[in-house]
Amino acid sequence: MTRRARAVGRAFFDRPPEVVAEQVIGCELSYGGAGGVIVEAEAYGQRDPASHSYRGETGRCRSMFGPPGTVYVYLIHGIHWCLNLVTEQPGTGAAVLIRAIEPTHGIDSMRDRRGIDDDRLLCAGPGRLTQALGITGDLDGLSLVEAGLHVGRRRHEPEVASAPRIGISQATELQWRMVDCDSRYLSRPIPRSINA
DNA sequence: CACAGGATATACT
DNA sequence: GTATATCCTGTGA
Repeated sequence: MTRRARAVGRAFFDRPPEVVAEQVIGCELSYGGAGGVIVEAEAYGQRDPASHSYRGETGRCRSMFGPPGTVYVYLIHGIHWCLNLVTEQPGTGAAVLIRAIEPTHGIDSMRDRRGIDDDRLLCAGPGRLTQALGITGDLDGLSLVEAGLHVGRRRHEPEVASAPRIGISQATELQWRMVDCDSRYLSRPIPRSINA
């Protein structure tokens, strides 16, 4: 069994979301004894039409305006929870969506919650990841520590590529989807046209 | 590969 | 009231 990675520093999230999204690739994410290595994340920024925060603070996205390191969880399509981590500064309304992890521990419990065996599909997608870890809207608005979420430092420097974000209809020109190009646990492959 | 069904909160008219 | 949403899965071609 591998030792748990030391947590990222306190200032880790005090940077623009596209920087944090890149830096978080390769970091360990754990919750309730299960987790893995983050292999895919997306940035959502302040003046970003694709961001929930774009039109200011509303009921749903209120926690996006909290301090860096705040957890923003919301329900999409009535079925799936999506996990975001707030970045930059209080009131900025920036966050990073965690889209996929490579499962490394607590795999049995994640298989149980997902109802599948294929490790490759266990946490490959924002909804799949939260289902596997048992994350729900209960964590919305809490800090990482309060939520019981652990983000550990990189053990190795991954090769990161950027690509257009998934599932959005605005600001599609921004390449704010960050992936570990060597990972086979992505929610979707990166477009052929993108070079690492 | 394409497609639709699932199920709900939120935001906007 | 209506449309849309940072999705996933099963089905059928």
